Amino acid sequence: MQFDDKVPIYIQIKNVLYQEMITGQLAPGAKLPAVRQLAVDLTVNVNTVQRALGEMMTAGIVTSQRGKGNFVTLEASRITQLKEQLVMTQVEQAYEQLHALNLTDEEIMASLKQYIAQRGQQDD
Amino acid sequence: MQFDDKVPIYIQIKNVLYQEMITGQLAPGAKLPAVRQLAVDLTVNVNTVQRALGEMMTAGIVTSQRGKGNFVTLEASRITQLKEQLVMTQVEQAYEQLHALNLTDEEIMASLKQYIAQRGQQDD
DNA sequence: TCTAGTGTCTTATTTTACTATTACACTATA
DNA sequence: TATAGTGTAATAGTAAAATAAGACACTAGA
Repeated sequence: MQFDDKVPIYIQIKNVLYQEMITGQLAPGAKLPAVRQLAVDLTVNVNTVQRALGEMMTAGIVTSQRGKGNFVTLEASRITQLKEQLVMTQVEQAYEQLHALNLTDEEIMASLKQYIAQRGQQDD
Repeated sequence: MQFDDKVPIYIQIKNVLYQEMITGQLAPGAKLPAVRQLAVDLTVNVNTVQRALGEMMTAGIVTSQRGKGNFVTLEASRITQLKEQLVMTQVEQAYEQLHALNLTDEEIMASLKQYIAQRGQQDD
């Protein structure tokens, strides 16, 4: 996998795994790939994977069982909350950025609308 | 000024200055504050300011005159282009992120709409 | 009981961002 | 011609992120 070198890799790993949980590729209770396997898949060091997982554990999204593996929390509501939080953060960040570039609310809406329209003409 | 410690300071400095150019606080041809002054204002090292300015020069947005100062380009079209590029990048990034979180186009539009509505109830 | 698969931890090294400090080069002006 | 204000550059040091390699602890199954 390719990373944006402007943001720490462990953050990006966290985001990827969060996305997989939210889209259901990793359902509640599911076993994550082994840390060593994740490290290979992501072409990254085990310690870096561990760091990402550590933050996900602190957040209560992942639980760890020594000798068995790492698992997505069984509490589906946590995943729902996570999604809401990530969506909110992203919307807020984008809005404030565009607002700082002097775009009005209407212009911001229009920009998004236009992007979607353009994008719709192509593949997914 | 306070920085987000998850993204390099020189990047954030670049963004701040770009915003000021786009909003007109720094008009085409305007003289930027002296590098040492910027360093004080931003509570940051001169070298870090220099690094940000270096990238802006490479991008053709800022020109430097030794002994005189750093200046915003006189070509207003470059600023226009810069704005368009920054807006596009931000919209794209936000959309793709939300899309990756399984939101439909309609849900993405609705999220933004709702955020703006909520935000409108408060101050700027 | 042994072994493979798993998470966890430690130690050392490299790279990058940032800071600190100093020196140099150029410009304008008193 | 001094001097103050400016950009530029070099050197050194610190901290954080990431890598590399290995050791340890636990679990499940042959």
